[in-house]
Amino acid sequence: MLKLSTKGQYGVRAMFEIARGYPESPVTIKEISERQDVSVAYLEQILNKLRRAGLIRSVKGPGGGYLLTKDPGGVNIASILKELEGPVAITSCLDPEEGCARVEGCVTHLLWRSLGAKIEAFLETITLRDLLEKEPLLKDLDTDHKRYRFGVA
Amino acid sequence: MLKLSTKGQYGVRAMFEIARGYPESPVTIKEISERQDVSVAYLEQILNKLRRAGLIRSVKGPGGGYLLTKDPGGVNIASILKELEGPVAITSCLDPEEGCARVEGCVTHLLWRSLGAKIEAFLETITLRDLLEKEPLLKDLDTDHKRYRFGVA
DNA sequence: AAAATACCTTACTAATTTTGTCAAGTATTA
DNA sequence: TAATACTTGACAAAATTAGTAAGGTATTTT
Repeated sequence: MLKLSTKGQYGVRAMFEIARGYPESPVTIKEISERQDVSVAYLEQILNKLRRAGLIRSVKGPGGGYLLTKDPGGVNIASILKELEGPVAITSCLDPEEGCARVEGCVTHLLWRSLGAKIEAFLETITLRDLLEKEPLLKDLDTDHKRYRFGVA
Repeated sequence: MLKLSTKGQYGVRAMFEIARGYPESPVTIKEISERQDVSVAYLEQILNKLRRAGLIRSVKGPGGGYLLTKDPGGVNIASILKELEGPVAITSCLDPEEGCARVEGCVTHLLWRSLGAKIEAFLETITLRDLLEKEPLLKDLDTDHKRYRFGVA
């Protein structure tokens, strides 16, 4: 239920790798590919979208790669996913581009709308910096997720 | 991003119709089909799953139809969706049946896990009774969604 | 200059999932 | 026994996802 596509998942992981190079070291597609285990060709598609959206910029030629355009703390997860997968729209009738013929009589409309808003709000609170800060802790990770800021509790 | 399949959507709407008949009037598939604009054949699939899960029971023969097995206030949206679409699993590596090879090194694992938990918790708080109570208000609905309990605000 | 590095773009396609339909039942009641 | 209504499993069209492939452009180092 409510699965995120690999494009979105890989996009976030790629942004994490690029964030590690902030502010000075461009990260190449090849490095991202190796570290995150995603093909170069697929990453090209994904990074292109993110670049056109202004989230990253590229440096060509030897020594080049990708760089964040702003501080990792200023890039939230929702903004990454929106570029790759469009707006959060639990149902297609909530997609701004589609619309719904039966809004008025639909008892579930508000429910989905509300859920979508909650998801979006949550993803907007998490930034790449959170992921960067969390990385060192991952080595100790076992079943106690609660101590993390976005743990389950 | 994060779209719910029609099966889940129709399922909730079908359960709403069945809830309207609680506790005594069986609601036929045909009635649900007409009111919610979903084919009888497709509804059969959906209601079968919900019946096997024990959320509804059926009465055969003339005058028959479907009935809720418990009070509308005791049936939450998460329980309906889980039967139709499996557990909330933002990524396939979080699906209990699939698993993930790189959990330990994955910075995003906790993020998706946490988001899934939040979605689930929210859907568990909304019951069919909430939908039933909301229905009369729908006639006045226009842009002011905020007054509803699960409005956006 | 030219070779190497690395990004850029479009087109295409195989696999999967979704969204249903269809046909042939079984059970119950009037 | 006829009508109503649920039950089940197989199947298939359509849409989406998840990539691959091929060729191009820009920049830097030697």
